[in-house]
Amino acid sequence: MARLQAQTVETMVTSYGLKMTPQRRAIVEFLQASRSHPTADEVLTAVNQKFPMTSRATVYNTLNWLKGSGLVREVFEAGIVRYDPNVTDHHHFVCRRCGKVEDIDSEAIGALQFDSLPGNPKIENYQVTVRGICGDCQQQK
Amino acid sequence: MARLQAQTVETMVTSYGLKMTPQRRAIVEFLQASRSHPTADEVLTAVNQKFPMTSRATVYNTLNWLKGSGLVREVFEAGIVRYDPNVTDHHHFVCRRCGKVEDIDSEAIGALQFDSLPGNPKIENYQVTVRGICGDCQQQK
DNA sequence: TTTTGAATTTAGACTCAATCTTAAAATAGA
DNA sequence: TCTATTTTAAGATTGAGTCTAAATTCAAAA
Repeated sequence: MARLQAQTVETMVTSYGLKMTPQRRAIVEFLQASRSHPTADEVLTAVNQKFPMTSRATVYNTLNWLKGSGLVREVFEAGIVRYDPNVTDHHHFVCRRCGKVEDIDSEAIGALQFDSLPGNPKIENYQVTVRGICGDCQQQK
Repeated sequence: MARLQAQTVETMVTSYGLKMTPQRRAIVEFLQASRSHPTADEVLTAVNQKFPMTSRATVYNTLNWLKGSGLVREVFEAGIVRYDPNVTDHHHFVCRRCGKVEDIDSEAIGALQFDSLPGNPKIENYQVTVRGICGDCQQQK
């Protein structure tokens, strides 16, 4: 599963005429290592472990740039905005009880058939959000 | 396509021990008539045409109650929260250029096959978000 | 119809995520 | 190393959404 790559970011940053900084590197590394879907605040807290003075603005600037470049995805569930460093085509499962968001490989759901959508739009991609109760919550009853 | 019904709301409101008020009625009627996906602010503005003093709190209280009762759905796209009075199982198309959100009947997309999802969750429902360029935006180039 | 108590409304204060501003600091290239 | 440019930090600002308290409205019962 192709996730956010530090190398990709370094290359893109310079090709966009931007500069690579320790803060950006720390943000990217944290996202890259993350197996969950952190919020902006969780990113800020984590990055401040390494760079105690990193400001909120820097985190948001970087996240927004990564988002605009398609290197992370924004996930909104239950009023909370999260960031998903998984760049591969994939879907999400959301637990109605604990709110957890988990990735679903695109192979786990067969390719969708679109007959003809109203207004004949040009389809670029699609994303499935599956809702229910996760395994953990089922056992805790 | 089954949309939010004023009658349903009147019945539910009383069965929940709640009271039906002109403000709630106006909010429901606006949503019911709406063919798009209005924001909370658009609802507030519209309802104030009829009841000039309707407060933001009332609109949010009502929207949250409708949402909790499954009578409207919350749609988040491009940082904007919208409300969808369409209660039927259906999907969404989002235009990457103009941001418009359009309904897609569930029949337009065949039923999905879920082999086995990680963690064996209990699946309750799923929703597809299709992204691309809408017909209008394709012509305007 | 009137009374009565609970639910609801309003207006504005409040909260919190996210953005903006500006001076100071850091970066990449020459 | 030097310099122009970008980026950063800190705090101010914005704006969506929630909360509060006092006044009002609803509907069930008398």
